Amino acid sequence: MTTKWQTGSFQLMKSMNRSLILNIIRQKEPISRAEIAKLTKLTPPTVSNLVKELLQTGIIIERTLGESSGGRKPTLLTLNGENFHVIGLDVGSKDIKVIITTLSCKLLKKKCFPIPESINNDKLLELIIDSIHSIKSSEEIDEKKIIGIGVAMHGIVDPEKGESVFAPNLNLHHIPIKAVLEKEFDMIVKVENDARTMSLGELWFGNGMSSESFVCINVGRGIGAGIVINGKLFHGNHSISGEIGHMMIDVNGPKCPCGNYGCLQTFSSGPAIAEGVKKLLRLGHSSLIEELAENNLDKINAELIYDAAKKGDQLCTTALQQAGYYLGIGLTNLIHLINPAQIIIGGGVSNAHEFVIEGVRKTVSQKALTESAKNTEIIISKFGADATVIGAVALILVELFSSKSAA
Amino acid sequence: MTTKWQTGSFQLMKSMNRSLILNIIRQKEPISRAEIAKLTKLTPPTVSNLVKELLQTGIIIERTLGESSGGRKPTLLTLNGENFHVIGLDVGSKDIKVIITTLSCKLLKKKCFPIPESINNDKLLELIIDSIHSIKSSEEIDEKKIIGIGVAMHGIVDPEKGESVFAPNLNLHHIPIKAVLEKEFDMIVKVENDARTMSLGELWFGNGMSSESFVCINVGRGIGAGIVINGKLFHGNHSISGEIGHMMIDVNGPKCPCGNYGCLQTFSSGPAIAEGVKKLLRLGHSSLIEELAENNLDKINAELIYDAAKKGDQLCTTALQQAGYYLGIGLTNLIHLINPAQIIIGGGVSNAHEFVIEGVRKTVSQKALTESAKNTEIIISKFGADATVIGAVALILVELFSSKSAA
DNA sequence: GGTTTTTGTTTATAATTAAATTTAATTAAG
DNA sequence: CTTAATTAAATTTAATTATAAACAAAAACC
Repeated sequence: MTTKWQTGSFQLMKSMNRSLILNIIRQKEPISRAEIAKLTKLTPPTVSNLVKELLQTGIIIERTLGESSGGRKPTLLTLNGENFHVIGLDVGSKDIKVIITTLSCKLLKKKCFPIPESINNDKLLELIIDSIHSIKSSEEIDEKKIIGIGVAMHGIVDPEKGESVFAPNLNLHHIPIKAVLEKEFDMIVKVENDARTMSLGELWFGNGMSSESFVCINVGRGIGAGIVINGKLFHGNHSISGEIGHMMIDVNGPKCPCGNYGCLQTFSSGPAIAEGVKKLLRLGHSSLIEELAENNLDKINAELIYDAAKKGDQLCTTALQQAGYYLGIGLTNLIHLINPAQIIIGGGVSNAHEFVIEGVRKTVSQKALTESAKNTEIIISKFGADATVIGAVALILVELFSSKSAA
Repeated sequence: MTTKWQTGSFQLMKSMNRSLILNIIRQKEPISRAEIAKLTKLTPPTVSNLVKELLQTGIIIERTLGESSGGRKPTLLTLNGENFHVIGLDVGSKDIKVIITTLSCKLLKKKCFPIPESINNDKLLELIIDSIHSIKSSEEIDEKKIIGIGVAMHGIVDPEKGESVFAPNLNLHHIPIKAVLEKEFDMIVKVENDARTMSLGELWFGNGMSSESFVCINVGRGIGAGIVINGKLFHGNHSISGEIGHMMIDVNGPKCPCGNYGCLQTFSSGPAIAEGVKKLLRLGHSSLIEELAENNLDKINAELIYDAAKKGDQLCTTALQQAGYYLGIGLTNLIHLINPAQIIIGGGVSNAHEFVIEGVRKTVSQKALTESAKNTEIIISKFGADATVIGAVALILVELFSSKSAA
């Protein structure tokens, strides 16, 4: 145990209480000092002192008086969210999504920039910088209010260095995002894997608020997992945790681009579903999708399959259900290993959730070993395709609201 | 986040520092106050005050003076381990192992009691009680010094209730171990799953001391995992984490007693290895093991296979290597999910590690996706078959040395 | 209008850590 | 052999912070 031991100190004590109060305000705003004291079990003076400091930093403000229930009217406190803005990016395989929000994640502006076919590290970094400049200088935005930039990136990310180690869908290696952005914009920059930002977004603004141990599954071109344990994002030793897409569930199964056999990704990812449908069509099966794709197999992708399924096509419905079945196998393995209270499914597939999720739930309840495992709550992210970029914003909020930060 | 928020308070501060000092003494004994202050970055008076309290409780004592390096000789402090004893039990499928040790896990006495073929909850509890009485009243033992009983149990355990929920190898359900033992012996009783106690033992006394995020794999009749994250045992939401034995790695593979197909356990557990060998023999393959088993297939078990392999038998060697291969698949999946710094393999199979572990390592380095994953350290527990029962002792030490406890 | 309730502040106190000082013991240098 | 320097431990004093209790102000209720 070569731990960096945490010693009990005055600073720690104060910093714990400050972040405690700040987080209570964030979650329960508007709220009075007295209410905070009651909820946190801190004494009123302690709350008053720390609130005074927080007011000075400007991160919270006093609002109008609230309604009394038989006594002095409470002075309500809220985050001064409007005065602090955060930029979030989602660097996907086809485009870069940029948003700017308040501290409460109220969307102020959203833009999208396509990534050209042929790209290299420098061009991508340039594109990222341009996209940030573009949203920063929008008319409605006061640039001085921006406090940080969070970046979500698919593939393997080293969040400490702030580097994209490998982005398979762009086929790029070692992109020093954090270093470059910090130099360009001179503010906090955080970089994280997309599945992990997704779960952070859920933790701060989504379904995760009711639970503190859950897993987010990001199903799209790949399949990634973001693991939250005790209200904290779990990274693992070298930040490669959550690579559920390459969980081998059929060692004698089909070959995966990664070189192994029977990876979950070869069954349940968007491209895998499309490939399966194409194969059936080539074998002579017929489906509504042929019409939708104008009889061009190359035009078939997961979205089109979803459209066809929605229109009642049996072949496509079955394909999606089967993807759900295999995803359920993978999730059962995950449940048996880390036993989360909740699993939240998001990413591209969440559009087609009505067809997929039943298969997932059914498989888990069939294959899991114990009652509690069978009953693991499996839900769909309510943020849909934006889950990742919202998580990117949350990356910065963690910095701001966490214990160490002095606001 | 419905967390029980921890407020910063004087008690917390002091309790953190006390446990910090206690743990430093445990790990570095003998050690002087000045040295503690240097290591912990606490100030000398803080250390002196807390050491005074700890001396009063009797848990530590002042030893002879140490060597000076040019100044006043330091007063060395050590745990008063000899004055506090802990009982550890390992309730396996065939027998109950009981040990009694000092706080430093120095073995004082060890006993073993066979579990009869037909058993029920009451009989098992009686047997457990008798075994504890037996070791308690040994001549060498001063009963007054015993402070707690730790119990390791295979299968699904609810550590909060202190109950064995399901013990597959004994086919027993809902055994209220903690309640019964606390009533009988009136001291701290902790009950935990065997793989998890194993990893706790490694954390406190074994290989885990150099790392704070690792996984212990207990391979025997079943396969279980104990996960340690940031120096803490990980339980998951309903304490069923670590059920790696039923990770499905071949969905179209052989049926497992659990009802699913292709569980890791059907490839790499002791019984599975034996079954595989028997099958080959029935098909007419020949092996040295026929001689060792006196041509009685029923006598073939994992241990005998290991003996044969050690004598150079090819069939048995291959069988063990193949078990290692599949275990490697399971561990690769685990590495991709939770990315531990280290994997420690123990349990029955650790006897045959020379044949198994190479297969495991080779598979992981072939199948893992990144360099760091490939290089995950995979080692054998140095405690061998005793790893579990040592962990049972550690269960009590956690209580004693953890932050909340006032010793 | 008086009483009660609620909110928030002030004042004083207690529990700690933090810093500076003192005492003691030992070694090394002169 | 003496003295200075060094290290260890204990003690004193100061600073920091939470806590407790008292208090003031405002509103609601009777």
